[in-house]
Amino acid sequence: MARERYLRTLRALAESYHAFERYSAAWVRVYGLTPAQFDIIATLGNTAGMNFRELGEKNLITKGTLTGVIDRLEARGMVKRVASKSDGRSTLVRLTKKGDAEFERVFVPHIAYLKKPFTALSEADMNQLEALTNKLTAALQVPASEAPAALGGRGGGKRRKK
Amino acid sequence: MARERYLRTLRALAESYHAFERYSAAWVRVYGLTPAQFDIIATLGNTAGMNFRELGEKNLITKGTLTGVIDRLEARGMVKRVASKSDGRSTLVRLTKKGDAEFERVFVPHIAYLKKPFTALSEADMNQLEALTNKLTAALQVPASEAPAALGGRGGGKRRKK
DNA sequence: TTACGATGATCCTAGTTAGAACCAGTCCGG
DNA sequence: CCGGACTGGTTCTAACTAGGATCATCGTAA
Repeated sequence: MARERYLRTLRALAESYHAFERYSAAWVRVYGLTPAQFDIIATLGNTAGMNFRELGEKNLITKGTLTGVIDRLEARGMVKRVASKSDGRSTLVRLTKKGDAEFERVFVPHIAYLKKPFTALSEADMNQLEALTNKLTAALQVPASEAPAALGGRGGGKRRKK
Repeated sequence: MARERYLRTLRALAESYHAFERYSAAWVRVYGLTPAQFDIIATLGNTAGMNFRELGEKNLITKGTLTGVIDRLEARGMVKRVASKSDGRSTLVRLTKKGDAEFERVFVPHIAYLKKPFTALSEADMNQLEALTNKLTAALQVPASEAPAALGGRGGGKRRKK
């Protein structure tokens, strides 16, 4: 077991992230939603809808995953797909009336619930934490030259023979 | 969209975590392993083996998930299950010879690869980041009283009627 | 010793996840 | 206006994921 200094930091980072997911997911599930579904509804609330690309970026999930999540939300009548008028490739996702009601029912109390643990952090703490994680995030952006073959460009990467 | 202060911090935290996963996974995949499999092998390297509970805690994954991951590693001849002598319920997971070779092949270079982005952080930065994430993690430990029914105790939570 | 609660692992289900191949629509240079 | 590169979404596959039910074993207290 390499006693690298950074492993401890990494561990702490991962733990806090997992703890948060757990904390949030427990209640989200009580609402009858999965975490991914909740995130989508939360993102779409009070908007005129947005396309898959945007939705994926805001929720940090890839388009392939997103299709399935939206499928299930659509099947439950929470969202609907609307063809974009300006771009024939693009599909907008919008909350339905039911989805909006769900947003109202679930979003506000959950945001308040999530806020609680963060009160353990002062304003300065939050600024620090943001600055540090952002610094790390920046350092983790792989230059295409150093990346394994599949990475580097966005949008599906290498196109193999055949 | 509630303009809560903490959401920005949360976003930064999530982004850094995702960026790290992405950064690491890209290379792990090149080794022919999944991230979960890599983590297990890394954890077992240079140990006499450990049981599922321990392995799950160190890797932040639940037992149900772990069974499957170990199944696949075992099928590939990387690890083996050994019944614990001291506890009839417990199973130890150990690296096989092949698994150990894989550990040597993969672990050291990957640790070095992961280290790179962290050099963007100073020693003080890392201390800060640890302190802050640990503080947050602590705040996220749900007291059983406030948790939704399913949580509070570890070990699978509520046991429903029937 | 026996009953009972706790613990270790498995199995099952439903869902999320990423990546790669694919297809259709868009954009741009010639 | 045509061809090729790019972009948006879907589909497919393999794997991970958590949680709950189940089963066997363990530890302990009566």
